Amino acid sequence: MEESSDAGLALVSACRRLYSAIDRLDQAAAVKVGVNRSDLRALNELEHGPVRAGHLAEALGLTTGSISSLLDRLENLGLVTRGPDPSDRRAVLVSPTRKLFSELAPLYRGVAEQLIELAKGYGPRQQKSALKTLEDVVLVYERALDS
Amino acid sequence: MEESSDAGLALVSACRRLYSAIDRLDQAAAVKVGVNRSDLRALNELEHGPVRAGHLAEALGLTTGSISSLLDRLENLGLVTRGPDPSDRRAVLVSPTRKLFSELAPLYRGVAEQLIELAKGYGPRQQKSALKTLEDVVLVYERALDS
DNA sequence: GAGCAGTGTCTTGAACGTCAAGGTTCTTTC
DNA sequence: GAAAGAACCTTGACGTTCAAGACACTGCTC
Repeated sequence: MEESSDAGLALVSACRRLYSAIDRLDQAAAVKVGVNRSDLRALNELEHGPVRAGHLAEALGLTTGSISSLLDRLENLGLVTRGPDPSDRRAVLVSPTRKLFSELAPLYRGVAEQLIELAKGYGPRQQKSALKTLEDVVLVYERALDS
Repeated sequence: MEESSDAGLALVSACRRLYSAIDRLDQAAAVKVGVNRSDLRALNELEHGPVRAGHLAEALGLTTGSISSLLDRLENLGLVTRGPDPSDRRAVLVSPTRKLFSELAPLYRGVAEQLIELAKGYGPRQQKSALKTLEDVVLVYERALDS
């Protein structure tokens, strides 16, 4: 029993370290492209393609007015573009630019490559188990948000 | 090889989710005690006991002047106390109060307990492997900061 | 005593967010 | 199919917050 408790606390500690490391990486990324952390969160939302301005407001927990000036900042930096949403002409579709990817990718690619290397070193069975571990942990944290 | 790459990317994704979940948890914690995220970072530095004001300035990347007003805010909320440092009478030692722990602990305790439960369900060998996985991942992220 | 390090106070400027008003566009209702 | 209402975004005024910078004070070290 004692060991389980220790292992659990070790998990907590490791998660915190991971959080801190990712946080510092994001901080470095924000400095690199010259934006604040809120803006970077918005940029992260664009990872998989265009998104509506309203969606950003909801995702970041800001008012639409805030998002407007946020988008002004990002657009001035050439990191995003605003365009019409074909499916709703009231809406604004925010798209990432090549510049965004070319500036941010190098910072994150290293990590991704190293994690792929890590996975390679694990072998099939351990890969599955490693992934399961992480997902279990994520679920614990996500469930904690509900209560 | 393809699987390794997929597994690696899955790791990236899981880490991001973990980061996001912890981030939201911290956000909830900050709201709960009525401080902003910078202040919460300072509070986290106090987790293991008293700390010098100068250390906070360094850890948070702020000037000592900024730390002064930050400490004013936290002291007014009753979350920290300022006291003399026995080993250096120039220095100010910042200590967490009981109120800090009593307000913050409930939010984080749930997660800790659940992770301990998770570890229990794993069994000794899998515990070790799970922990190793997390630490490997942490190392990847931490090393990415150097480059 | 001189120089240095740690901290606090005050001022200043800028950044960020909320709020309220207003212009378009979509949707619902009659 | 026209009008009312809702949804989406922008804009500008406003307030708050935050951190930098200059300066003063205290105590350490030599």
